[in-house]
This record gives sequence, C-alpha cells and structure tokens, in this order.
Amino acid sequence: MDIQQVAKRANVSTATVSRVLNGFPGVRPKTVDKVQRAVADLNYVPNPNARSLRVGSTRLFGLIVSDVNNQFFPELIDAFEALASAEGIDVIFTHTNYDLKRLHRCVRRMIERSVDAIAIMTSEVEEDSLKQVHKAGIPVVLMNQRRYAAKYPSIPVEYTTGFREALDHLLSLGHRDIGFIAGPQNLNSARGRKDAFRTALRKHGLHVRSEWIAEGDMRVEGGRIAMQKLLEANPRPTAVIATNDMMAVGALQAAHAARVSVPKNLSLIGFDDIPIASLVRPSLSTIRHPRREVAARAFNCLQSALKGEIVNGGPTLHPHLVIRNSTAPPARKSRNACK
Amino acid sequence: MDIQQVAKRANVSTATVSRVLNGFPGVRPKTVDKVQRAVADLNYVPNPNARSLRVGSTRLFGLIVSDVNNQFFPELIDAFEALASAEGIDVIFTHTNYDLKRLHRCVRRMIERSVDAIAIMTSEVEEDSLKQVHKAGIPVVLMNQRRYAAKYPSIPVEYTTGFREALDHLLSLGHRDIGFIAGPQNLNSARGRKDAFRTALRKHGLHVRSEWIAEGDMRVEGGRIAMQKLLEANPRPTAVIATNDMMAVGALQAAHAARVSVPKNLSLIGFDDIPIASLVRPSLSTIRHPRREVAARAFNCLQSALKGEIVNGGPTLHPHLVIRNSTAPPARKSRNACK
DNA sequence: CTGAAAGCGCTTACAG
DNA sequence: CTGAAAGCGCTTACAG
Repeated sequence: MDIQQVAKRANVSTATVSRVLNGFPGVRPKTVDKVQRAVADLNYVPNPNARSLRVGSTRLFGLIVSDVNNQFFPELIDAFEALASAEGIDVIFTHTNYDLKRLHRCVRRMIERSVDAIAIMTSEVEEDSLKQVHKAGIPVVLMNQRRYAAKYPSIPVEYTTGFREALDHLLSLGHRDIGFIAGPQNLNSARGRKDAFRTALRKHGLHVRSEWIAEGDMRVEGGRIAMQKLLEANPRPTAVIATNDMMAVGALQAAHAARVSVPKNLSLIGFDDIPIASLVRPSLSTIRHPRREVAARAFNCLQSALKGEIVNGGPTLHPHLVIRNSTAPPARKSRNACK
Repeated sequence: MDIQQVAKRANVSTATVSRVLNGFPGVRPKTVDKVQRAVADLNYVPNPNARSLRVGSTRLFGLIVSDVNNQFFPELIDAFEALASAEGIDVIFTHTNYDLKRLHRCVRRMIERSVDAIAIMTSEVEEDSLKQVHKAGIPVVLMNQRRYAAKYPSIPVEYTTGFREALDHLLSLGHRDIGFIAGPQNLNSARGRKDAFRTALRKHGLHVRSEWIAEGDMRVEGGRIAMQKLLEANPRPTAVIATNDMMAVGALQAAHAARVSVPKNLSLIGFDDIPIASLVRPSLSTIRHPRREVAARAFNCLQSALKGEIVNGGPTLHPHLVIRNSTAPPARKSRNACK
C-alpha cells in the first residue's frame, strides 16, 4: 500500500497526495476531499522510512537515563515522552545503569538509528560520547553537567540551596553532628551534591568529619550499607543527609534493623522526592528535584536547537526542602562536631 | 556521508560495501579489509531509513505498558529492552495510563512508525486496537488476555495458585474474615485477580462479603481510599488482600493513619512484588509476578512470529506467595465470616 | 568474488 | 492549483 495507489484511486498525482497528507496550503478543497477519501478507503498509512529518507528527519528523539528502577527516571521519561508525543515525535530510550561504558553504546545506538536529537539525562556523562554526537551533527542536551555546559546545553540544577535549607532545618532542630551518604564520586551529580553539602556545612562553621561520610551506589542497597557504616561511628551523627532518596530509603532500613528509631534517635533527609519518599515510614523529609521541569526544558531545548536557534539550558532550577516525618530534634543534647 | 563515498574510497562498488557491512560471506578478506578501513576512516554510519525502506523491516519494536509509575512496568520495560538491544533492535515505548482510548492512540503511533512488532503489556486491551494491528500485518503479543488468546498470542499468567497460597497462609494464621481491594473491573487483569480471589475463597467454604470488598484505581491513592472503606466495615476483616502492591502500599498508609497496626491488628497481602513491597514497613507479604519472565516470553514470541512461526504464549506462569512481615495471626479470636 | 542497475515509497523544486 | 520526474541511501537479484 503506497502513495501511488492512493494517487491512482483519487485520480491525482502522488505529489498532490503528499501535499494533502502534509497539510500544505493551496490544494483545492475538492481535491483534498478526494484524496482523503482514498486514504480512508485504502486504510493508507505513510511509510515513515521513505519520508525520513527523503526529508532527512526522523521525528525520533533519543532519551538516555541512568536507571529505570529509580523512580526519579520514569517520571522524567513520562514527562519527556508526553511532550514528544504531542508533537508527533516518538522516543526511543535506553538506560546506562550508571555505567559510562553503557552510555557510549547507548549513544552509538541512537546515532545509528539516526534520531533527530538526544537528551542525555544521566548522572554522569563523558566527553567521548558527546563528541560522537557532535560529530554526527545531532543536537544534544544534558542534565546539570556544568563541566560540559560551555559546549553542550545543560539544564542547570543547583544543589546548594536545597542543602542549605536541609541544614538550616536540622540546625534549627538542634542538630550539630551531621553525616552524609554520598554517591559514587565518579558520577557528576553525586560529586555536585557532596560539594553542596560540604559548602552548606562550612557556611555554618561546621566541620566535615570523614567518619561521618559514607559512600553508596545510588540504590537502596548502597544506602543500607552506607548507613550501617555511619551507625558504627563513635560518636555517631544525630542526623544524616543522603544523596538521593533511594539511598535514604536504604538508610532507613538499616536504621530500623539496628533498632535506631528515625526520627527519634536519628534524623534523615533524602534528595529527589520520588514517590516512595512519602510512602516509607516515617515518611522522608527530602529535597525535591524538579524533574518534570527538567524534562520539559530538555525537550524544548532540543526543539529549539533543531530550528537552528542557539540554545542554552535556561535559568537555574533550585530544588527545595520538603519537610515530612524523618526529622526531629536530637534525642540527647547534641555534642559539638567542631573540636 | 553515504555508502557511495565509502565505495569510492575503498575502490569497490556499493554492493560490496553493503555486503561487508552486513557480514555476508563470500567477500575476499582483502576486500573486507579495504572496506572496513574506509568505513572507519570516514566514520560512516549507515542510514537505517534507507535500509528499512529497501528491506521492509525497521528493527524497531513497540512496547506499550499501563503505567510507568508502577514499578512493575519499568522492570518489564527494562527486561524487554535488554533483550531487544542484544539483537540490535530498538524499542519505542508508550504507556496508556490504564486508559483504553490512549491504547488506541499508542497502537496507531506504533503502526505509523512501522515497527516490526508490538508487545501490548497492559492490564487491559480492546479489540479495535488489536484489529488495527492485525490489519497492518504486524505481529503482536499480549499479557494474560485470555479473552483474546485464541486470536493473538498472550503470555498466560495464572492468578489462582497465588491467591490460594495467600489464602492458605492467612487461614493457617487463623484468619477467617478476609477482605479484598479490587482493581477497576473494566481492566482485565483486575477482573482476573478478583475472580481468582473469589475462587480461592469459595474453595475454602468462605463467603465473599460485599462490604469487605472495595475497589481502587491500581495506584497508591486508590488503595488508601479503599482501605479506609474496609476499615469502616463492622465487623471488619482481619486480613486484606490487594490486587496489586501499589494499592497495598496505599492500604498500609490508610491503616497506619487509622492507628490500625499491621500486622498486629490487620494482616495485609499485596500482589506483584515490586521493589517497594520490601521497603515499606512492615514489609509486604505479596504474590510475586514473574514480570521479567513475561517480558522475555513476549520478546521471543514476537521474534518467532517475525520468522513466520506459528506462536502461542507458551506454558502458563504461576505467581507465588512471598511471605514477609505484613501478616500475623489475628489479634482477637476470629469470628466466622459465614453466618 | 564483484559490479551495474533497479527499486523501496516518499517529497519537492520545477514547470505549466 | 496540479503533475512529471528526480533523488534521498540503501539492498539485491542478475550477470559475469
């Protein structure tokens, strides 16, 4: 079933059919009618490959995320996909599992599929992959990769504000001994969050004690193990902030297993505000990451780039603290962390 | 950058380049070498649209699910995508949000994109959409849609065993008054699960009391509301089974809010065993749905169909009970639900 | 073992 | 307002 048969049935040329199909102006209403009827009668669906081959655009976007099992990403995917769908654009998506080697392969696949544009919404990014995309002449947008923001548009998400709010909250409750569950330091976003934590801490004249910092893999299990370590510290922190909610949830599990009551004996704050954060017990105080906004920005950014506009990531987004039930005043009088 | 330039650089015809690229046998090693070098030098990437146009296959599969925010589906997507990726197949995916109208549009998009095959892994399906796919000559596979299994391959997942195990477990703990949180009865999977619950109950000579059955929207919020209703029943059930874990989690929240302690004063069992089930407190006893197995079956099914084989969904999969901490003996002596 | 050439199904300048 | 025809970049019978 091709455009020729439609043309024949409607007694017009394929050029005219194409014009009608694409809604070009300047076709007689009667002709439009004839063609539309023929299309309907034959149940004709245009071949997108032929179109793409001719036009050079696939109306296909690529979306790469870190981890589908972290609820942060399905929401981002959902938002991105909805916008694309509204514009008649389909999305192929892959995830890297926080693995840069996989990123490289993902990018490669997208290029081979000749997508029109790629959104790389991962925690970390690596220059080779970006160069590859650049060489292929495909617009790309990143999420909060300040390091590459000069060369590639990147939606900027600032972490300091959120951490400052979290810290202010903890301090106002009376905490002084504050621990941190970091993410793998080869991930840009994990590094950024750790830096933001440190900055916020120093601003209040608090020192960062290395035994109060543990590292996890961004997943629940990593958070659990990290918290076990923090609980062994002596003295141990009265409050802990985790780099993301997945790890905060794991931390909560570990505290529970160790019979440390949250928030009575330990306050806990996460980051992201994924749905699970409000479902665990106690519900998690967390720093809300505006991921739908990020997705929308990313999508619009790519659209603009395709129109030939010069784009950047736009104004910086600021996550804010959401207070729930995992934070409370410290049980005993807090010791001062600064010697 | 096209195959001609590669051909020119390698001093061969485009036919030969194509043969090398596709790994056809019977090309002289030296020639293969020349071509490969030219490909590498020019950083050549074949145009998949041209290939698809010529060959008539896109190496693109469509995957439709119900809800990305139910962790059940990201895992299924992940498994499906991994298999596809290993075969050099890309996946475009959409979700219906449990809405049949959206299913229709999703299917339409997939057809327009001329995917090679479609996996419709939703809770419910509707004949019009299936007919559309059928007319387009595209292989399709469903998830547990017995009603359509005669016409379209459907991966069969049986619910009765799981519910029987759940019920046996509750009965052995001493429960007789068992409530149920159903899903919307226009969803096939929700109907199936409710039927399975009823069947299991009758088998034990227990009656189904209508005030012990509430309906929710498959999401956390729906489970919460449904549980509120069940808690108002008098007498109220001592144990509740929910159609899926998302609703079970909501039910847990509602119980907690009403100061009904789980499992001390109320036992609760979910269905699916999504990651969150083991992360809430108490961790949920639930019936584990083998979704990765479903995804693998679905993928293989589509592959076989494309080879022209006659396919069916294969042997029935049986979800089994996983016992955690949300079930315990009833607090008081259980009353008998049968008058 | 390799090449010349047709053709997949569209779109789009060009001509009228 | 509409049509004839070229061409997008591949693959693949066919011929040698």
